[in-house]
Amino acid sequence: MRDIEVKIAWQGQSNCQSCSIRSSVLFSELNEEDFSKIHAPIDDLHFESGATIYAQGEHGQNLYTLREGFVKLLHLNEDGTERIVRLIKHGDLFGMEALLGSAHESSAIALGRVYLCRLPASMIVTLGEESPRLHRQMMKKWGEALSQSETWFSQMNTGRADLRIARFLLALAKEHEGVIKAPLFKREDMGLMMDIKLETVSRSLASLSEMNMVTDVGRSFVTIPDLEKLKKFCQQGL
Amino acid sequence: MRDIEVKIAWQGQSNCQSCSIRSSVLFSELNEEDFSKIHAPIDDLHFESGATIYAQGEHGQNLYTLREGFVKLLHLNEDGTERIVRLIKHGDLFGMEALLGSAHESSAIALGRVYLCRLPASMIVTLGEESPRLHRQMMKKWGEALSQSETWFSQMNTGRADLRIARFLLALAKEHEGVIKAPLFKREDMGLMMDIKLETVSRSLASLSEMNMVTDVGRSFVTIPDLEKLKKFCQQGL
DNA sequence: CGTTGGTTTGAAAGGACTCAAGAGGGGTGG
DNA sequence: CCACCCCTCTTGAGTCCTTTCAAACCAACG
Repeated sequence: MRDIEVKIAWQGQSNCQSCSIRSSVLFSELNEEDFSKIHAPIDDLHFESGATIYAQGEHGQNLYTLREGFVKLLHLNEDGTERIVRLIKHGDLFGMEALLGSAHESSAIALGRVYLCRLPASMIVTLGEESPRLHRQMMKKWGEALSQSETWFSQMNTGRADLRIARFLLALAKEHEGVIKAPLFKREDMGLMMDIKLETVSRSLASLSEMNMVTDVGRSFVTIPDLEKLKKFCQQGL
Repeated sequence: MRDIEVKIAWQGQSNCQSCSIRSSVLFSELNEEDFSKIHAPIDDLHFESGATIYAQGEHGQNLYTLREGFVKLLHLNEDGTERIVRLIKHGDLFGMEALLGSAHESSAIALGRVYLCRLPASMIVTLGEESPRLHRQMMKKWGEALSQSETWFSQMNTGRADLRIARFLLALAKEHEGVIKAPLFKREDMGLMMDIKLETVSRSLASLSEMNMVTDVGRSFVTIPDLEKLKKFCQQGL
């Protein structure tokens, strides 16, 4: 119990109308009238690295919008093996099983420090039935989740290990202070995303680095000197 | 063009209220009032093996409910590699990207002879905004699709090849005339589902057969003499 | 300065892939 | 009705890649 308390912190209640990432999230299309229907509290939360936001098998009452950081959805199979089935990024909605009243299919765990909004499922359900705008928006979010999951799966689980890593870096690359960087996670987590062992992740990164596809391989970042070169590598696998 | 004509056949218009699989599909919760709102035609179609129901990149106007057979969702990556991202089964709804007006993320291709219903997306959208029952039902279908995709992915893409095949068989096993059988597909397709080469699929099936996990390995079916034994094998990987 | 958790690296073993040849089955045309 | 062809599936041998097990390394932290 104490463990949870240190890992989660309440940041206050959200004011969605003035939210900085509103344009990319669930409420982007809502108008004043719709907002007036929101009575349940939307909480603004903060989790430490490694904290469990919800666990597989739980019947959650909430869904979540990620404001900052990364979250992994970890699925435990019956035979004891684990896989990361989706990587939640800034602006993504997750935990949508709560809308259906069904148990969570996977555990949501913070990768690094994480800030998110917690929305009561009941509110979203009723609002969705009353507001065509939110209805549309929810369809869209479901669709995005599905498409992300399938593209992710299709890209990160095909071919040789170094190609998987390269595609992974490409998918997550972002310009940051003039240089293009991609985030890295614990090698074990990266392995769980692509179904390779952590040693292989490490070796693949080393070999990409030798080929000058990436530089400054660190614990949580790499820089990509030439994005086009990396793209070509992904496609041709030279 | 002629190629398409022989592979697709119109079976007439559907009467959803008396549909034999209505309980498992999109309209299961609708009442008389909702049905009265359905004006657009729902067609009953038939595709031959290998026919493309829709292609990746197309902006479809319809979604589909599978009545009989299997459909593969084949995703072509930018680098030319392909993966089967989902296997559509009896009662499943697919092609939901049409609801969002976005392009199909993958091609839908008939695996064997297939019977399905074609629903105009526009109808579902308006109906969904008017009927809370259909709204709920659609959420549920999206959720099912996502959960299927993720479980599928997590199960069929982890561990040794023979274990993947075993899990695959387990997931598709059904009692048929007293014996438990599982459908098989072309070895290449099975390979695309689990990211293994077709030769490896063949070898794995042979090795499962040697261990008496399965018998009568044929082109399109295997029989499973002892379901519990197969389950144990999946979990322990002895 | 030793401990701890995570990362890298090495060597050997095992699994999957490639290429290639052969076998089976269904359909077609003589 | 049979011979033939084509497509698919199986099987074999060698190579390449990934895993496994182990040890060394590194940075953060008390």
